[in-house]
Amino acid sequence: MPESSPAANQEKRQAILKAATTVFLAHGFSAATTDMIQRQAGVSKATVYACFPNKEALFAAVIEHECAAMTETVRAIEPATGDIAKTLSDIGLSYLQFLLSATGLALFRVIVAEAPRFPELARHFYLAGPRVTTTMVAERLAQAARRGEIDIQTVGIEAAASLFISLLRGDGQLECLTHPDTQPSAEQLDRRVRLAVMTFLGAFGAGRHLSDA
Amino acid sequence: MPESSPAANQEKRQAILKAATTVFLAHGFSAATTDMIQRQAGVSKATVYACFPNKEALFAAVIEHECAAMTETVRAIEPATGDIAKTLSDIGLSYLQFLLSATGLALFRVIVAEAPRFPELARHFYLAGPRVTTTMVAERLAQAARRGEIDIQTVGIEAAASLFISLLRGDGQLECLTHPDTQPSAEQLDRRVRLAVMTFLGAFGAGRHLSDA
DNA sequence: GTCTATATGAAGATAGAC
DNA sequence: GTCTATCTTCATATAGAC
Repeated sequence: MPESSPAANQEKRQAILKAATTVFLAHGFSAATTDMIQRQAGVSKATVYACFPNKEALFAAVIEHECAAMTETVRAIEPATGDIAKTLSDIGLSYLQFLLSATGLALFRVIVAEAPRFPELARHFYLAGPRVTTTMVAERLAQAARRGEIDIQTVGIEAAASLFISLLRGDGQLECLTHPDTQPSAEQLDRRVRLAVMTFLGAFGAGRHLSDA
Repeated sequence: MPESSPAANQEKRQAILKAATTVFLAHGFSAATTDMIQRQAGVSKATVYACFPNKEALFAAVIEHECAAMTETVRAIEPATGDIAKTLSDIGLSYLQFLLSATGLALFRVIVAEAPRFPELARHFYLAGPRVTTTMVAERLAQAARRGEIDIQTVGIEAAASLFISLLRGDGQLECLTHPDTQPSAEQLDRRVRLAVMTFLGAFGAGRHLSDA
């Protein structure tokens, strides 16, 4: 460590990034102020601008960091090996838990709101979250199709994965977004997952219609 | 007309409301300025504040007006009488056309973004749009169930309607929201509708699986 | 590199003439 | 009721001391 600053610099940078994450996710880009961020981080205004050139760059850094975390969250989902019903239930519950979490909803809110102003960030979000999830589901569906558990030839693997995720999401995300005070219970999540899996296998399952995993 | 003003007053009020709609839907609440609205409406700032007490009230008026228009749009959907596949296709296409229109996307954007600050407006939106649509679909599903075209006893009418709409929406809305420059082609809309109807009837249809309406 | 203090501009809202 | 001009507040960003 040749100079005394880099470590402290990085510490403050992290504090600013964390504070900015809280503030931007809570208020959105325009309504958030650098004063709030500065105060919450416990640094002065000048320090903020020493680490980030301006508000836009700080916002971009926050979103990119959250997108990376989201990708990790999705990738960390390790569905138990078993039949496709069990696999889809596992993935589904984990995904819904993140999607309807405070962070997941706030991130969605701000991305959707600011997409016209920050289109590249919006695309990044799409690739880091929904796209990764669809791909993960698609892989499992492909395995299940090879095993003969499902038949998705009529629609294709990617489309089938997309349909499953759509069933999973249902109106749940919309309800949470438009009812900011309430949060879904564990029972509601479970019910949504069961409904999605049941419907999907009802449409594409090779065997019997129901399987109450 | 006892005084000369009321008519002109209403005219200006309408102009302001129209301009405010454009500006708020394009920029969101915080980034929109009363200057933009004033300029676009061709009136002075004082006139804006003569018609609406403040920016929040103007925003609320815009959203309520758009919600009313949305309800009318949904209610105006008159699916052709026929089998349930045809009915669902008709409703689905009309609904998707609105949902993915520039207005539909912009309204969704701003509502979702501002829900924490205007929770009552967000709930109003939910009731005026998604809720009305689900109810409309549910009515048709109930008829079809009585005719024996579908079997939705395992999930219930409302849940089945919600699932169909979720299939319809798919990732289409998300893609449009995160790719602000692009818009779906008529072929893509048609494909989505067919996919949703096919999947729904695959899961709940009483007869054969396919019906290429 | 970090802070205090401030420059600069803009946004919401109003006062006063017509 | 409508406009012009303005008041006040506050946000982004910077200058200068340590």
